[in-house]
This record gives sequence, C-alpha cells and structure tokens, in this order.
Amino acid sequence: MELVTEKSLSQNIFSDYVEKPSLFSNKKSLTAAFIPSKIPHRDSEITQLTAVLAPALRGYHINNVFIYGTCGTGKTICSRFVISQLEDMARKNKNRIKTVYINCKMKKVADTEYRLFAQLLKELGETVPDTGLPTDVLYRKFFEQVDKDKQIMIIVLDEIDALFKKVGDDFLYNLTRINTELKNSSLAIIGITNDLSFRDKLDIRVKSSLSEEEMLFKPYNALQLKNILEERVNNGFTAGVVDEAVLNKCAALAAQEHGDARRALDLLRVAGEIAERLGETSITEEHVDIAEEKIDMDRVTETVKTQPKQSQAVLYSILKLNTELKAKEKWVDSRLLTGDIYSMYKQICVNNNLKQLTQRRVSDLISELDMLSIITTKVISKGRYGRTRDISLAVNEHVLEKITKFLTEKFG
DNA sequence: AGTCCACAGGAAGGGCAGGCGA
DNA sequence: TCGCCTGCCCTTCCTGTGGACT
Repeated sequence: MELVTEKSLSQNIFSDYVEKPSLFSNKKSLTAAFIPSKIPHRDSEITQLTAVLAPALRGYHINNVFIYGTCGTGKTICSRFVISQLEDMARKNKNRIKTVYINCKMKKVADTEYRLFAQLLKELGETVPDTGLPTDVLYRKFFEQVDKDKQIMIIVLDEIDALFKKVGDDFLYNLTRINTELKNSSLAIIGITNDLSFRDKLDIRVKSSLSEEEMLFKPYNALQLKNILEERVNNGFTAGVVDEAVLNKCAALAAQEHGDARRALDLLRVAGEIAERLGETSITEEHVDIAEEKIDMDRVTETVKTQPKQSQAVLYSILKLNTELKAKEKWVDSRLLTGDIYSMYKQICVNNNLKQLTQRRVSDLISELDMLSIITTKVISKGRYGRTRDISLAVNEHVLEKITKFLTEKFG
C-alpha cells in the first residue's frame, strides 16, 4: 500500500501506459467502419457500381441497385467507398447529388418504417418527432424534401432484410414508387443484404424495381483475406508487431467463417489489444486464439445481458432444463422441446414473481434467441406425439458457464 | 388410409406510453 | 384537454403440418 502511495506521489498511475510504445499506430483503420483508400480484390465490383452511379454526374437518372452477399464480403465498404468518391466528384463539378447511408438494423434508428423515414428526413435537414405522426405525413414530408430542389438522391439501405423481416416490403414499394411521382428530382436506392434468399421473398413489383441492377459479392478466400489484412496492418500497427504466421492464422480462421473479412479484422485487432494489455511487444498466434474466444464470449454475454427480462427467463429455462437432462443417465436421447421449456419457464416465473407470458409469445422469444445465435432450433415431428422445436445451445462451454452464472444470480 | 398430437406460426387486435395539432 | 397517430409487447384465435399410431 505504502509503495503505491510513494509511486503515485512521484509518478502518475497512467504514466506506464502513456510512456510504453503502443502496438497500434492507427487503431481506427482496423475497424470495419474504416474506409481504406484501396480495397483489395473488389476491383470488378467497384467498377460495376461506379458504372451504375456515374450517370448521376451528368444529371441523369440512375437505376436502383441490389447488392447481396454473405457477411464480411465487402458490400458495405465498397458501397461507401464508391459513394464517397461520387460525393467528391460531385463537389468538384458542383453537381447536385445527395447521398444518404442508413443501416436498417440499427436499433431505434431505422428498424421500423416510421423510423426509417424519420431518419431520412433528418438526413435531409428536417427533424420529426420520434413518434406521433401518421406515416403518410412522413411520406409527404420526405417527398417534398426530395423534390424541393433539382437533385439526384441516392439512398443506401444496408441490412435491408432486417427491416423487411419486421415490417414487410411496403416501405420498399413506397420508396420505389415515390420516384415515378417526383417532378424535379430523381431517387435511387442501393439495397444491401446478407440474406441470399432475400430477393425471392420480395413482392414481384418491388423485386423488379429494386433489382434493376444486381450485384453478388462472393466470399473471400484465405489468401485474399490475408491481402486485406496486410493492407490494414501497414496502416494500423507499428512496424514489426505482426508477423506472417499471425496474419495466416487470422485469415484461415475467418476463411472458415464463410470468408468474413470483418471477422479477420476483429481477430487481428483484438489479438493486438490482448498483446498490448499483457505488455508484449508483438502479437503471437496464442493471442489470436485468446481473441477468438474473447470475441465470441463478449458477443454472447453482452447480448444476453441486454435482453429483456422475459427473454432472459426463457433462456434460463433452456439452460436449466439442459443441465437437468445432462444430469440424467440418458441425456443423449433427450431433447429440449418447446413444451418442456414452457413448463420450466412457468415455474421460474412463479419463483421470481414474474408475469407469465403465453406459450405463443414464449415461442416467439425462443425464435428470437435462435436469431441471436444463442440457441439453434429445428422444427421436428414426433409423429403421433406432435410437432415441436428441437432446441440446442449454440455456444461453447466457457460462454455457457458465464451466462449460466449471470442468469442463476438473477433467477436461481 | 385416416387419425391425431403438440406444437409452429400467421393474423388481428388490445393496451400502453408518448407525441402532435386543434 | 381531446382525438388521433405511432411503436411495442402481448394475447387470442386460428390454420397448418410431419409422421407415429391405429
């Protein structure tokens, strides 16, 4: 204790951190949000998108674009890159082009039809209340704002499937229809989705107008991922911190995850953070291993902690039933089924003085947990004994331990 | 071949909180 | 203040269904 006091008198407690050279030179460039000056292995996609958007610089109407591809294949970054280049050129040439980027998955921002239009209006400089106005009023205001001046408006709707799942495709129909009514301006939509089957789920009219141009982003292979990482390493880390073996490992791990570049970057960045915290001067493959586990752990525990109480209670029922089944001899044959989970859930509600929701609602909560990748469910038929969902946990032992501890403290 | 179970999951609508305009 | 609108969470009612059993 005395030692600390002595040290703090002579030296600031943060001085070690400040004085020690950092492994990072520009940590920002190791995040998915960073737009690099060069995007490897996406030349043809960038060329294609540029060709679609270029007529805007001559004041011509441009086609709607529909971009799809799995997670981390560069859809967002390429779109943002091309858009930013277009903005630059428009500024130089004094073209009237307005671009808006919106992520439809952002909670409380654009996850409903109302919020999407409220956000669009905000981007156009008009603020509307978070709730209270009829949707058609928002449509009208949006229409007026777009058509106020002669301009070309490009709206990038990222993760468009998330909004579609919640509210259907009416908003897309309305957005694409607005274009035919505009007198001065022209509106183009770039829809981006990770869901490869999304296009087929759309109404035929929406499908044909949204996918005037279509682009598919293929997953990166390990070699391409390595190139991408190399590009970022030069920017983000101080020289000599990352060796080739580490890059190979991050690339290989991410390649297993459907060629997800975001995953590769996360692994590298978190490995760097771990190494720095441990006071090491370079990143090793072991740091990458720890990073892999940490990323999964953080994602799941954070998700669980931020779930509403009812959803947590349902998850706790699943965990508890899972432990009980495991404790029994023949747990291998046993399954976690909706009915059993609902019985357990009711018991937990009684014990915790929690309002009991109906089975219908609990069924939806189970689906939501599935969507969050905390559990996986499969609809099975047991013939004479009905149809139900076979539920299993989708997290590893370490994560399971952590969330069980958290939920037991809350409900146990 | 027909029955029937135990749900899945769609549709409609209730109740609530919050905001707007008259 | 009131009527009307929204999103959100939830219930109620309903139809659909795969396959073991009869």
